[in-house]
Formats: sequence, C-alpha cells, structure tokens
Amino acid sequence: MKRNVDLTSKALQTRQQILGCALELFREKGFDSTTMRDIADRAGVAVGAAYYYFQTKDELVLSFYSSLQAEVTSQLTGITKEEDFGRRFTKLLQLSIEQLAPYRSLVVVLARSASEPDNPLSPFSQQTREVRTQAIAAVEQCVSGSNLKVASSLAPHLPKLLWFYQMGVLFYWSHDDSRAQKRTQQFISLSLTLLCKLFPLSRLPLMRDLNQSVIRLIQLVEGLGDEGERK
Amino acid sequence: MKRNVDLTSKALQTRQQILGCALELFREKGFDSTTMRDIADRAGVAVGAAYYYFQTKDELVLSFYSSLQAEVTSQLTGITKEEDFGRRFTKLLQLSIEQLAPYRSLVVVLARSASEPDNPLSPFSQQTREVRTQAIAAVEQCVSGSNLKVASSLAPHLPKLLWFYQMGVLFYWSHDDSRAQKRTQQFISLSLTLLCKLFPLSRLPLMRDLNQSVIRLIQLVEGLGDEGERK
DNA sequence: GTCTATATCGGGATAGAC
DNA sequence: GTCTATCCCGATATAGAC
Repeated sequence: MKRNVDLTSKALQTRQQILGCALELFREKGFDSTTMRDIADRAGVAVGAAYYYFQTKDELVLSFYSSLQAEVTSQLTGITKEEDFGRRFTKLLQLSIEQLAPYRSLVVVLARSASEPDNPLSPFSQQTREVRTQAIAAVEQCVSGSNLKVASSLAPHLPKLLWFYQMGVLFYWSHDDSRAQKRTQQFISLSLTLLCKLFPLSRLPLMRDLNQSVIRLIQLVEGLGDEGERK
Repeated sequence: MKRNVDLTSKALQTRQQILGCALELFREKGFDSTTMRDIADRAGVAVGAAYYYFQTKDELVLSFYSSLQAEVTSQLTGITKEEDFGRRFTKLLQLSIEQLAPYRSLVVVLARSASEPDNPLSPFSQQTREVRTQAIAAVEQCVSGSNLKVASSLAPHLPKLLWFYQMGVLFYWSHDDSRAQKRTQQFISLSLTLLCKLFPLSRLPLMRDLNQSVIRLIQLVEGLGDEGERK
C-alpha cells in the first residue's frame, strides 16, 4: 500500500508489466491454473519479484477489481440522459458484464470467495470495501434522478439492495454456458422487469408491513459480518 | 461404487473407521486444514488405505452428505401431525441446522463448491443429485397436506423453490457469528413469515403476470447447467 | 481384495545474496 | 529492487507386500 505510492518509474513499469501478464494469463487459462511461476516467466522476472509487488496472488485480483470498477464508473457518466430506471440499470449491468467478459474465471473466484467469510477477495470483505463502495455509488447514480418510484421507507436501502442483485446477476452470468450468454440477457430483462413492477407496488398502504419486514431482512443480512469483528 | 457393495465386514469396518475419523477431524479443524495424512493417522491406517475406500477427499464429504440427509429425512416423519406450513418448514430448517451444527466448515465448503459449476461437491452437481432429490422430497413433505395456499401455477415449482431458499438459509447460517446463531433464528422467522404472507397473495388475479414471470425466472435458473452438457 | 510405504508433482511463499 | 535457490506442505499415484 504505502509502497505502491513512491515507486520509481522503472519500478512502476515492472509492476505494470507483472500485473498485465497476470491478467493475460488469467484470461487465457483462468485464475486457478495460472501459477505465480507462469506470471513471473511471462513478465520476464523472477517469482520473488512478483511477490515483491504483490504480496499474494490474491492481490493481483484485488488490483484488477479496482481498475475495473474505475473503468465502469467512468463509462457510466452519460447515463443521466436516460430517465428510465430500468434502462439505466440495464446499462450498468451490461457494462459490467462487458468489462468482465474476458475474465469469467475471476468472477467465479469472486463468487467462491463470497462463500468464505474471511477470504480477502470476497465482495463483502474489508479488503474490497473501497471497490464495493464505488460499486454501490454507481448503482446510486442509476437510482437518483430516475423515474423509479418506491416506498420512501425502502429508498435508503435501494442501492445496497440493487448492488446485491447485481452480484446475483454476475453469479448467474458466470455459470451461463448458453451461446453468447443469451440466458443471462433473458435473466436480466425478466428479473429487472419484475423488480420494476414490484417497486411501485411497495407504495401501496397495504404493503407497509411487508416493507418493514424486507427492511429488517436487509439489515439482518448486512449485519452478518459484525459480531466477530471479522471482515 | 460397485466396490462399496460387496465389502467384507472387516473392510466395512475399516471404511467406517476412516470416515468416522475424517468427520471427527473436520469437526475439530475444519475441512481445509484436515489433510488426508491426518485422517489416515488417526484411523491408524496408511494414506493409501484411505484412498482405497474414498478415491478423493471430496468423496468423504459426499458420503457425509448422504448419511446426513438420510438422518434428516427419517426424523421428519412425524411432521404430518402439524398442519401449519410455516411451522413444518421451520422444523425442517431447524433440523438440518441442528444436524449440521458441528460441521459448519463443511457447509462453507458446500457453498464454495456451489460457485464452481463443475465442482462435484456443489449442491447442483451430478454427484449430489441423489441427495438433492431426497432433500427436495423432504421439502415436498412439508408442503403437501399443509395449510399452504398458493397460486396453482406456482405449486409445482414450490419444492424446488423452497429448497433453494433452504440453501440460502444454510448459507446465512454458515456466516453467522452471533451468539448461538441468534441471527439465523431471526432470519428464518422473518423470511418465512414474509414468504407465508406472499404465497397467498399470489392467488390474487392481479398477480397472474407476476407469477408467470417468477416461473420463467425459476426455469431460467434451473436451466443453467443444461447447455454445456455439464453437471 | 486390503493395505503399507514411498514417490510424484505442483502449488504459494520466503530468505538472503546481488 | 530484483533474482536465485529453496522451503514447506498439500493431494494424489503407484509398487508391491500380505
């Protein structure tokens, strides 16, 4: 961390070189089958050098995550021209999938990590907090100023909820072997349509209780990491 | 497989010995930290012997799954005395958690495998098909004959849907570090109450479209493994 | 058929020289 | 900062004894 700040330009170049080759290899053979030796070899450095810049194999992935999120965020700016929430959010989803497309194996790794509470690569971990915050902010951008109508009690929880849904979509996508991931497209359009029907319904006075239950559920899920001071 | 059928009683004993010690160790140190050497050592046999009975470390877990499911199924028989679906299903959930309690690490492994489409231990894999079928049958037992009211179009999908929900609950539980897993209890009661409110709502004529969407979503999720002849 | 002993292969990570 | 040479330890394979 500190180290990454004051790098000589030569060192920075080496670092980039290593990261670049790692990503190349992840694309070609997937994360698990890529060894640190492979990476070092292709980068033309020794294994030790790789470990000098990235203290663990995971750190390479972490590094990738944040540059990717930055990319998504930057490509999302023009979105305010569109008023419809469904279309906005679809765009965000498409965008992230597009970016991730060459790296499906990394998404599998992400999902796998999610199931291990103290895995650094987990989308819920301390180490990914930064990226996660940005990702949620991106969702927020889709929500605010859009035509989305939802019960006011739910509104504050919406970005997190939708981010969670986004993780679900990515999970689906990472398992989808249909041609050109056609199924994922259907999944997105179907589920998003469903959501867009449900949100307005939440404003019916009838739904008050239900909304409260949903909110408490969300809080229960959020609270998961808190007890053990973990995360 | 074939091999497991015609075992002499002595061999069968060795097999049980190995499996037993493995489970002991999984309880004590978790799945990942338990090595095949550990298992063989404790069982007082050579590593090769362990591999003779279980061709891979995963097979030990598979073996555990099915004996566990058998146990749950057998303990579930008395359930028809209770008419209320919520209480029935709560009982099933409690029961499985109770059985799994000493083996939380194995549930984490289960969850992890779920994220890898071709992992044999995945709850969606070919190798776990048998157990999965039984598990869904157990859910079915909770549903049929209960007071649960739901749109008829949804009914056929209910057991699978609820089984999926059950997996979600186990996932939550495996991450829950609150005292005595209090949070999981809240999670169950809250989410099940929610479901029990939603199911009757699905019978309103208004909900027809929504129901259809839900069904198609379920089918999309089910279809995940089909394309690549995987699973 | 049941099992022991030993070997293989490969992974992530490190210590310490240059 | 970077490299070389190892370390340590995992799952699993195999050869052959009983």
